[in-house]
Amino acid sequence: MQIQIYQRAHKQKVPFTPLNKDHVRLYVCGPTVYSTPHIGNARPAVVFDGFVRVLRAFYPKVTYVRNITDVDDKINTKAQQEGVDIDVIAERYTKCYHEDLAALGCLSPDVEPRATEHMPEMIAMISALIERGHAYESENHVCFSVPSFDDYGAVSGRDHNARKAGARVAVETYKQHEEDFVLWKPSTETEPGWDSPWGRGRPGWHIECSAMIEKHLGLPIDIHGGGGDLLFPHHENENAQGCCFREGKEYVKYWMHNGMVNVDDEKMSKSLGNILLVRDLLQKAPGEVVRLALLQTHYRQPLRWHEDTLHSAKQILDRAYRLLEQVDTRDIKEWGWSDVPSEIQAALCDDYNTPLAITHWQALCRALQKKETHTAEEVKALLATHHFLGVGQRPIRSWFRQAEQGKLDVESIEKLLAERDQARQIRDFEAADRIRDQLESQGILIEDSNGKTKWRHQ
RNA sequence: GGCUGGAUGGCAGAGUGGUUAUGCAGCGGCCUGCAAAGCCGUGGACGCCGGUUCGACUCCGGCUCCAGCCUCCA
Repeated sequence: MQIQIYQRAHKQKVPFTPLNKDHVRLYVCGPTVYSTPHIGNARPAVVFDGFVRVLRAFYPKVTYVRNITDVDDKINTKAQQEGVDIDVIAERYTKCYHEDLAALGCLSPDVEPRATEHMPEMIAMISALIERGHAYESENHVCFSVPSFDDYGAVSGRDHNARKAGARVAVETYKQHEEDFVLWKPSTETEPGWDSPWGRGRPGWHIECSAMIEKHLGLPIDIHGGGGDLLFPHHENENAQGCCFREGKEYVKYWMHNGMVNVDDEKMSKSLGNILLVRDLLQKAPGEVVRLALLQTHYRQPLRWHEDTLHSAKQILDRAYRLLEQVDTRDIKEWGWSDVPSEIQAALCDDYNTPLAITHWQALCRALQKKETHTAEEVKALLATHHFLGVGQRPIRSWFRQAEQGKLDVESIEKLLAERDQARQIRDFEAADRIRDQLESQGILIEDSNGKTKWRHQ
């Protein structure tokens, strides 16, 4: 089995061969912490969480770094509005981000560096770029010189003419070339700033990623991931400064970009009022449902979120948990990638084709559902698949009975069920059905099976 | 306007030059006091127009619509 990754630059899938097979290094662009995470923020986190699980199955050591951008003018604006320090804003939304991703079953990255904690590294990298003739100081700014890098445009597939035709913003006076981008910019007294050889200021957008990659992973790295909206200019610029810092050598071997999330075929935007916050979705469904909904679309495709999205994912997981209720997992202590059915392995390796993997997983569930007893191999196959998809991790009882959802307490429910049982015994089905309807109106569903009555939350 | 990507049945969504994707929803059946769950079966699709081909949803071209980006905005 060989992992394949789609490379936009080559417009095809290519085999993944790490720079060092003993240590795979991966960096993913994390959030700018100025607002509550929405489903678009969650998608790359879930996708790369899952993909890293697969990488770990193949390589002895994988280091996954995902940053927190806590220097940004949006944070500054928010802090000013509230009259607080930028740390307050950054801390608040970093906490939100962590909470929401944990609910989605995302494991923590190995390192989660913050821009504010890497000013010396950024300043050192900018200085090196100036020394090597790829950046210049001008009007208290430091700019990267795009003409100094021949391969500019290769990452996003935009040649000079394409970029020039698209440009529509007036060129600032401090730039030597219209495409040059800012590495360091001056701060006013009221803006957050750090001392530097070029005066008190703050970094431009792109430099933090390169500096933090160099520090925590060492350049070059195997995989750099992020949302498709970051392809240009962010990743193009990162690549330019990163390659030039390395004096022309490679910066990133494989780029991976996830598609955007659209709501009812429209982009999420504040003006449309259709921003789907992760925490709002978590009010409607367990985190694994949201996770599965995100993985049901291939990571590179745009994801169409709509009314039935959660319902559909919930049905699949309900089924999976019903199966888990029947499967005896007590004696199964260890399982791993080799226990994952080969067709699911193949799908996950084929440019992380989760929708196909999920289809095969459903087939596996159905096959096991039909059997009275299960072999150790079958149970391992199920548990291993669940781990790599990041589903089926909840205790079964809590899946079907969620305390926070209950309008009725357990005692009342069981009292009503006892009454219903009595009614059924004397064949007073009208009374029995009345109780069932009453429970259903409270979100309690019941199932009579094998002479017993089970109940669960909707 | 430019660049990039997308368009598959009611909905979501893989894949393929000729043969059932799959799930949700629907319909029929088994089971059940009735349901639910489970099982069995079933209808339904490849944006539009051309071209290549014995044959295209799949390859090529044009068009339409949608999305992302177009430099200090993540």
